Amino acid sequence: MKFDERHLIQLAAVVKTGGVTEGAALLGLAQPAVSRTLSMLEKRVGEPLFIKGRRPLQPTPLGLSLAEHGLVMLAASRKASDLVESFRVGKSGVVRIGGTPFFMDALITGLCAEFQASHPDVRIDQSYGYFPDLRAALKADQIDLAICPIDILDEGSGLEFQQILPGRNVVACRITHPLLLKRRPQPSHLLDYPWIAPPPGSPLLADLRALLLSFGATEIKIRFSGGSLMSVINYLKAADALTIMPHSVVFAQRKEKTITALPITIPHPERALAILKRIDAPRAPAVDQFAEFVRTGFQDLRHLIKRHEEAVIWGI
Amino acid sequence: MKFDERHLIQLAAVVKTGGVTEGAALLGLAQPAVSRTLSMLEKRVGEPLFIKGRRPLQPTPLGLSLAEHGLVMLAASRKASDLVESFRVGKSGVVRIGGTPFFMDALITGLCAEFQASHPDVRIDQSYGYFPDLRAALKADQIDLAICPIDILDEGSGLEFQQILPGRNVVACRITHPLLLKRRPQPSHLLDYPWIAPPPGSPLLADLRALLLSFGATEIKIRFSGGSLMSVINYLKAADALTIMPHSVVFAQRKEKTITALPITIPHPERALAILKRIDAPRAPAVDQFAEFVRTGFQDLRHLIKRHEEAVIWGI
DNA sequence: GCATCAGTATAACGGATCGTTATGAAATTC
DNA sequence: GAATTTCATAACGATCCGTTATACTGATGC
Repeated sequence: MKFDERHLIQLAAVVKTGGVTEGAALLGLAQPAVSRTLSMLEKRVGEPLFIKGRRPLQPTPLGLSLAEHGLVMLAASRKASDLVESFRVGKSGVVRIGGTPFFMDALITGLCAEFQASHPDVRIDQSYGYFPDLRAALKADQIDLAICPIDILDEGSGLEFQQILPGRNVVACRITHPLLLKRRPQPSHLLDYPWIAPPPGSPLLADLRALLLSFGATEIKIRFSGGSLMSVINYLKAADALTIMPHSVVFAQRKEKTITALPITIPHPERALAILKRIDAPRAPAVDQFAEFVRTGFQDLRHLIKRHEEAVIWGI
Repeated sequence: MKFDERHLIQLAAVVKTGGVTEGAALLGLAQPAVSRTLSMLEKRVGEPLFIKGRRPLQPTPLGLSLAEHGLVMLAASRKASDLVESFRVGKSGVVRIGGTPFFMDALITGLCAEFQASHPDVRIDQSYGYFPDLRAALKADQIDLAICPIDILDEGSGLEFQQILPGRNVVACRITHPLLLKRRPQPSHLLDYPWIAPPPGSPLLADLRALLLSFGATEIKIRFSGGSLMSVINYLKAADALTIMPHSVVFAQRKEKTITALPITIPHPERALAILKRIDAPRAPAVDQFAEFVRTGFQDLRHLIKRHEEAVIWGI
């Protein structure tokens, strides 16, 4: 005995509503269609599903049991419909994001939580990487979005990128660092303190080298390297060390009052923090929703960040 | 977005098996049918359900979620099919039985438990009544089976009845009753003890009257009446009272060693304990299964009951 | 890199059945 | 018992389903 699932759903609707007419209405069908289905079901099952001649239509125990299974299907069908609807408007689905570790930890993960306040059924899978890996991951459809600093002149060959922040770097230290006492710390002073090197592969590492070259320095004291953002911050908290960081990361930590930036301008490449998407492949609506959320989130922050930068670096 | 439930089931089958061909096979369909369904689904949903160009067919998150709902439906459909199968062979369903209180309590309820050892999914609804009520309940389709004593000449007008036991009555008392010490208690002795009257409406009550008439007695000491079987037995356990009971009820209590029957033959009508069914209306297979179980159950007991009767009443 | 192969998409077709409107029958309600 | 509601049946057009046959595409082998 194999059923057409729709028949069981119709049965369920009739049992639930207590009438053929109402059951049909519940499903948006005409009454004769449902009536015929019921007749057919009873014939096929070979057992009565309803007690005949009672107007508040009453199912037999078998009819009731079958209707329960029909209800399960009806519920599942409804859920499936809802799922598609919510997926279409970006209210459900999966967003796979990848980004550089510091940015993700400092700025993006918190945004994820905020995003899910309005999109609770969207799952976010986060992973880490630097630009080359991220680009490859995008093209291999392993992630939907990459959030990382890219050189502005870099061409994305099939990748769309939206700039969300200028990619300015600063020298970070703890707020009790002695260099902060000087009005105008000189680059040469930077060589007096131990340094934390950004993770290998990080653009920050290249930036650090450029920084050194701009001083004419050939060597600094690297005391620690390879840690995550939290590692670095905890190290900075405990020593008068220095490191190079995107300003926005320092900005994100401003409330903690543990680290800040030295009022020194350092060279920075023409780079911007951007969201990268594949331009060709179809993206789940939730992905676009999330990207838009991040973009506007940073837009709202932009002047705050700028003022913070001016205040910290320029002492305005 | 409304789905044809079968489409979601086909999707589920494909996701589950990892291939269109295998999914189709799982459902007993040809591959093109399922393939077309998937194309159609993707077009209707407007989002990809599978990652293109991967041979171990891999669903997108949306496809996977939809497939989960499809699996629910598939499971419900399978369960519904199983339900009908088990119903057809009497392995599931509801059996509504009605009967005289003493018989039900003493003999039938225990059989119900035994029956359900082999038919765990059959529910049994028991109710009490005497022949006129039971016949009415049968005809009104409130019960499926009635188990009660009926006069053999009674004609069941649309009711089929199967005799399961001779309807012999005995005088019951506790096993320490003084009358049991006499080899041949005389009817007149019965008047010396207090009596428990069977419930009003019970055929036993009529039998008790007939018994009195046969003694020429006009009055006995009725001390208690209206109780259930357990009431009566507990009363008997606590006093040297007497009552009239079907022998089979005493038989059923033999293991308890609390009550027995006096070795006195008393008049009994041409009556038998029988199972009554409506002959016209369709019965659920489980009903027939149960009726047959009861019938053969008593058939197996028949000679045991007969020997018990002879031993107790005739002292053989 | 090309050939082979398994699995998938597409096409065409016959038929089942679905949903509709129209109408009759049955039961409930007043 | 008449009116009304609800259910069953009939007829019909159209959709969609499942089938076979066939072309296509990605995987696998050397």
